[in-house]
Amino acid sequence: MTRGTARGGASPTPRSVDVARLAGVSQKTVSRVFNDEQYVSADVRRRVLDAAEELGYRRNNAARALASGRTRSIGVVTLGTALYGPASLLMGVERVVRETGYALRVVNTVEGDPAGVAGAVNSLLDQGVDGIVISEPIDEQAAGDEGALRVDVPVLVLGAPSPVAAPTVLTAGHGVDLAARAATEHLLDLGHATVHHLAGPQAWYAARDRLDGWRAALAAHGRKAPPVVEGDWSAASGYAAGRELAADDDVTAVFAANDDMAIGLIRALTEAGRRVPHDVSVVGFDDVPVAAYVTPPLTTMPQRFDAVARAGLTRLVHAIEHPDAAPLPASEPPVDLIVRASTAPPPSRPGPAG
Amino acid sequence: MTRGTARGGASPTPRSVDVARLAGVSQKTVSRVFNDEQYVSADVRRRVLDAAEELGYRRNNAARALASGRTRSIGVVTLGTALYGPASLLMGVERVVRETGYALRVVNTVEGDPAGVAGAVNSLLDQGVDGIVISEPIDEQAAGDEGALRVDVPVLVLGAPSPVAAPTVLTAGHGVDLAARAATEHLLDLGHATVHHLAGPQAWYAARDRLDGWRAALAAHGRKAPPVVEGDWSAASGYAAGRELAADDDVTAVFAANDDMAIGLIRALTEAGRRVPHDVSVVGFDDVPVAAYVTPPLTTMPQRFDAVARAGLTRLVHAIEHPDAAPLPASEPPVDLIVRASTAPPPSRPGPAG
DNA sequence: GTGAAAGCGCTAACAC
DNA sequence: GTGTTAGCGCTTTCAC
Repeated sequence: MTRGTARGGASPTPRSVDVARLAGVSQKTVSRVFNDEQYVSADVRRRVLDAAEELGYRRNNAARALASGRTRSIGVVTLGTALYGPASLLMGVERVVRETGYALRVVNTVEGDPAGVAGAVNSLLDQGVDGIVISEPIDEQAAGDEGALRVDVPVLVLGAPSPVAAPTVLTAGHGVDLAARAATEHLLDLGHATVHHLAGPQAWYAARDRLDGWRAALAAHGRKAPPVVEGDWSAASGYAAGRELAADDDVTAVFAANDDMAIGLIRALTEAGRRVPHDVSVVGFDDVPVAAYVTPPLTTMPQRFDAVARAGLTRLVHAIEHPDAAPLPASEPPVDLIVRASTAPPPSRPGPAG
Repeated sequence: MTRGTARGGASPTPRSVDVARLAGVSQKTVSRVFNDEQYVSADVRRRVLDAAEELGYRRNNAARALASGRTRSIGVVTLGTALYGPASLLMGVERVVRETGYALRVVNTVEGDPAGVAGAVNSLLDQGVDGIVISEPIDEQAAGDEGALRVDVPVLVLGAPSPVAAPTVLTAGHGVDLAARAATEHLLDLGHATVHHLAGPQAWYAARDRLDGWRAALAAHGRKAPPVVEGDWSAASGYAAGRELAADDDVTAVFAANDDMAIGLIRALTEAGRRVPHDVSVVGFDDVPVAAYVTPPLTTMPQRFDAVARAGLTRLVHAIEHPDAAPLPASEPPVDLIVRASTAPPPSRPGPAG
């Protein structure tokens, strides 16, 4: 009935008892050594480590999780897209999670699934995680009462308010409207009478945040907000929007909610004979790697994905490990526009260089 | 001493025994129902499900893993970059892993860590996984003997030969040189005397594969391969390469190993007064979302990330679940160039349209 | 400083 | 169809 234990032939994967036997100590001592507990003499520690090395011992994580009640892993709910923003954020999350000694489990929300985020969180809870990161959730039709999730681990929501109820809910990267505001103000400062906005899909909080920031900037300068054009983050949608905006001579400056749309927009403008930035200025958002190399090089607002991930996860891990302590304070990284060649003063009002 | 069991006050997380008690059956029956085993009457199944629902029961995954010896999760080793290719592949892997009922664990290789892939695989093995996917590994200095990993689960390597030894090693997406070959041939067919290559970093197998495909196409047409320029996948490196190539009048066609570099390349060419595609034709690789919207719209070779992930994982899961059966045969998706506006016949030799 | 005993919550074999 | 009995390999008391 013994399963996995040596039985004559080939060597099976070793257990901590095997290490203990070889080192001439108790199994508990092996456990002590591997958990870096105190009260183990240097000599014993050495012997245990040597024995483990010799046997090729590896702790069984399932057994640890079962006995301790902690899985030492964090789950992240993502959108399943290779879009620059979400993908960068995920990579940032992975790095920080690994650095803090946790393992990372990933689940994408299923496109078109009404359960959406709730379903993904549920699956993470099934798998067993000590904490959950929800990255850039988008709106879903509210799941019915049956969808009312009992999340009993701390949750960190990146770039949006929380879609779930949990004992501890933290948020980070949710003040981007400052960035959108700064982007819009850059255009206003250049002398443009107003700034049009090519928005992202409004189901995304990130898109709504940017819309709000744009509106705020306009309001602060006493300008009226022109009608919003909405895209879906893709260059294709930016292109479509560009054909529309190109027809309107009042358009001299556009703030696009991401770089891909800005690139599509510029292409449509150019094709329609409206030169960028001579006739129309365009500001993007994200600073994708190609932004500096498209024609014209794009003025854009970079995002600090790593900083956001780090700030958020530091607080999540704190909440996991000190459930009763007060949560750590939030901190948002500063914003800084990168000015390249897609923005200039409006045509009717000659710029400094002629 | 009982931990987690009800003790008067608040309701703790319920166990399968609790469900069994409430449903009036044995604990084993609860297990049967949740594992969809046969030989449970519809009536009993209903009662168990109701009881579980009422209690908010959720199977403990650690206990399942410990008792069964299977973790029901697959680990993936990635590069930690938001580059379009690797990120798309990761998303494809996530989708397929989820569809097959496994959970996904993600570990990035640490930049600059000599242990590299081995370290990442090791960490996955510590966490406990039933199979491992290594996505687009790059060359590392060979880890010493101490790095000789004993991997005892099936491994799938995407886009490269395997860097580790394991009982079952599968590969997929490793025949891309056909795609590179087709891209080069498109240029040759247009009438270009030869085709220059802007290669990716040669530590990447993907980059070497494309280089090989390019060489093969040239050889098949009896052309000599001009010197290779190497970039690092970024638009910035493409730009640098472009300044170099622009100076050489013999350059009339360039095959870039990815779209980002192609975009940077085109920018440098344009700035140097060499029009694309009139003077120089450029073909990219990947078909990034903005490819159709840059100036000029890019002719490029799309990659079938989802298809590669699906084909590979189907075989990995098969190997996990039928360790003794013969591995499933590999199948590579077909390649199809997308011709847009960055390629044309060479200037010296007028094209069909004049 | 170290060890013995008792589970953690489930699945695996086997009986009935 | 259903229940009984043993563990899975650790961590956690609590002794010594």
